[in-house]
Amino acid sequence: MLDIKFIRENLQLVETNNKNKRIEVDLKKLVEFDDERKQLQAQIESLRSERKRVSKTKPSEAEIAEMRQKGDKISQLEEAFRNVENNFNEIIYKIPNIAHESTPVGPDESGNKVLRQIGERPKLDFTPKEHWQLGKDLDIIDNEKAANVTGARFTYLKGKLALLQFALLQHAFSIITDEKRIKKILKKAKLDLKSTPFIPIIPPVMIRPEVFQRMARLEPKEERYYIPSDDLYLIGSAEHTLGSLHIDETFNENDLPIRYAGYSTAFRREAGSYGKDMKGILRVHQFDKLEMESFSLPEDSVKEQDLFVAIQEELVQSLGLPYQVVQICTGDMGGPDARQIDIEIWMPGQNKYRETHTSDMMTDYQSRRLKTKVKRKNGKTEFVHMNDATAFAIGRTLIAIMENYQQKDGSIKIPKALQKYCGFKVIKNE
RNA sequence: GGAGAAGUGGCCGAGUGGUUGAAGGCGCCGCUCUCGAAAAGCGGUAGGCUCGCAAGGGUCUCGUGAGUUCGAAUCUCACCUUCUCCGCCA
Repeated sequence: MLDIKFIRENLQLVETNNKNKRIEVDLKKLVEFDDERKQLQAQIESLRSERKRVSKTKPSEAEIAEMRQKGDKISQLEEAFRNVENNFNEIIYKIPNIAHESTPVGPDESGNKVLRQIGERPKLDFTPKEHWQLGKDLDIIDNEKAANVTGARFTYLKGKLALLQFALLQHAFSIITDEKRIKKILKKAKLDLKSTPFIPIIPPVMIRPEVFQRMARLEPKEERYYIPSDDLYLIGSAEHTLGSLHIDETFNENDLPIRYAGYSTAFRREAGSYGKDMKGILRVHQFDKLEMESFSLPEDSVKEQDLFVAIQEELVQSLGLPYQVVQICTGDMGGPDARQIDIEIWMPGQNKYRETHTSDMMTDYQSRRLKTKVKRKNGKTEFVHMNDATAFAIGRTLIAIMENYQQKDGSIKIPKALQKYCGFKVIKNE
């Protein structure tokens, strides 16, 4: 959520930003509701003030009668106030975050900007298979059985592929929980930030509607799984319960940044993507993911995202996978984002780059509603800035490994860095 | 799942219908004393919204929400959370 004061003082900027992000909002109405709200508030408060003053003493019969009337009037005005506030909220919740100055303006993914391409694509002297074919041939992915048991877009990861998931995790944790490694990455990226390591977390995978709303992630609701019996949603990313971990909290300046590495299952209904990527495990309703989340000082948040991207690159490079870094344009980025940067790994089987990592810098857009703040050394309180990024989306990273490391004989080599964790060097038909 | 108890400021804790946004203590900050520190003494110590150039004012907040009342931290209801006992359980 944006600050209404900021909106009022920067109407033109917000208007333009909405347009760039392709979201239609009636700002004039918003301002009108805000005016109305304030006016009602003033009326209510002056009536309350009177009532309070009288009620501090033992009032006479006449005064009681008068106050009874005033009380009715207050109730009336309060209801009007609630209505106006609901209307107001409905609009302000829709307004997306202001895009960072470096964000390219564009209508959709065609406006995204490739920042750099790193790594050599594998030279294969045979026609590479797609991951789902490899998975079937090697009997390590079984969507057909999953369809019987749970439905479309679910999967069984089997055998060595299942083990590889845990190897990936151990590998990633070994890097991002190590302060020395973080320091190195910061130095290489020429970033001046604290080298605070990430705290490993296994968060809840369900979340209350109210908290989901305050994370600005409840919408689009069609994308969320909901459990009516307990009024809970399943999270679509560890971000949802990591970012809300410090709801209604105020940090001291010295405590920041706080960095978490959260591992959880993510649940997505994939509404609106019917028929898209139906084969294999690229787009499924349930997948596991290691996610980075941080709370930082406002002036550090851009650098913090640079660190997140540097970590992502380090992780992808450590697996020897070719990738490109893409800066997402206004029309394609998430509503809460000020700056979004994706990493896409080259997939030989599909003969194209596919998104495996994303990084969202959200300034104080989430923290304002979460009321996660920092008390500065000068005594002032501000909202913290929040960053969120993928460390490894396991499924898609497995796809990247399968397709890039496939051999002519149909086997898959294991990246060197993972071998010590999984204990094998190849996946082949036994 | 059943029975019971409780949720007050950064922390502990008083307060059961009327100058209580809240006694007292701890902590924290400032000052005095001291060469300095400790101790002691004095003073100050929540946040949101809103009006105001400011000084300052108004209002809301005692887990959350709704209600009773002229008036609610105090009474009623629902929900959330915590604790105790019983049951069940990876």
